[in-house]
Amino acid sequence: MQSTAQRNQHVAFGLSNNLARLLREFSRDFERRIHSKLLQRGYDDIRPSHSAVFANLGLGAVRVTELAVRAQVTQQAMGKMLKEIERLGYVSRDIDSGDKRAKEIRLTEKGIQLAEDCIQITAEVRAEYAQRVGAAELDQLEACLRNAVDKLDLDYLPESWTDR
Amino acid sequence: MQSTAQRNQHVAFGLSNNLARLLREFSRDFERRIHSKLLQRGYDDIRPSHSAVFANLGLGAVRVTELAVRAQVTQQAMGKMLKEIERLGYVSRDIDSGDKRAKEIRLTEKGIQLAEDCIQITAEVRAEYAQRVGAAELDQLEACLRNAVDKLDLDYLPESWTDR
DNA sequence: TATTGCAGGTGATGATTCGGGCCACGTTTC
DNA sequence: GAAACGTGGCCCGAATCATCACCTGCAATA
Repeated sequence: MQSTAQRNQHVAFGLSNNLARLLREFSRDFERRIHSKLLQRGYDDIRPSHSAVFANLGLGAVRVTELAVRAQVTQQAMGKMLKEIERLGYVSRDIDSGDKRAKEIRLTEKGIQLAEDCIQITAEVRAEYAQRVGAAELDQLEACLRNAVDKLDLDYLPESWTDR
Repeated sequence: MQSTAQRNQHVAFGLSNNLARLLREFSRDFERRIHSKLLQRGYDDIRPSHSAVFANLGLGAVRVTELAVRAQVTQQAMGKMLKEIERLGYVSRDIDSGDKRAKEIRLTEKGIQLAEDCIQITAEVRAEYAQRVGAAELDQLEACLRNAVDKLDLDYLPESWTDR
């Protein structure tokens, strides 16, 4: 058994073992598991950062700038990543018929397949968590989290997006 | 009001608007706020990644390897960062008297001051959240999260650390 | 009315910074 | 010697900034 004084010797400071760290560790673990399962399914060309695209792209057409806003990266970074993902065959970048400056980013068939696998995989990971912490507890956690995030004005909530 | 079909056009896939994303967005927002407040207090030489050190270092002496484990990076990466943070004056790196291979990483006075500011800042950020989502709700969220994380065997929990 | 001419949006490119991993190496300990 | 600790060098991925080119819509003007 440790005394309080001893404990203070160890983890004394604000950045450890609190809300921030819990969020961070859980989030990182989630990402690791998803990436690992993608590898298992043969997606060895997908890197974790690519979720910035696939998490923000549905079946409609979206522009580079819009994707960048959703993923909270610069338009340049998103453009570069999209170019690579196009090369890998997961998205197409066609010139927008209405506005020739812009490009329509769409999932290809291969991309849709990947997205569907992502759905399954996230469900699997969630099930792994549910097994450990209990389904009810996990549901409660997600409810708490959604409630909190809804009340913060984080301005990149999926509900507000409109594709074409 | 949107139809289900329309909704599916937008955010159809697994990586969006679920537990993973909620954790991620909340965590990122937390980090942004902390870094911003550090800047306000004049710590313009501290970058977000440095939390890997300050979140895992108390008042005791710790080795590079141990810090690397706690922060989940390689000891090379940690060593590089510690060298920089030493140059900035926040930690000292003295040769361990007992084992001449190893180095004792300690917070300097300046480092302790920073750590104390970190405590205040994280409290401030938490208060900002509490104001938006309600103190009770935030407490409940943290409790849910801690309960979940405790039950996962994430093997980098502060409780198990022992400094000297 | 028809034309011209910008302002501002959209995207590509290059240079740079930063974080971090891997390999190899020297040193110390056991 | 073998294993542990830390360092140096090299490379890659990610992300930014600054800049350039281009398209479009709109307004001022001849």
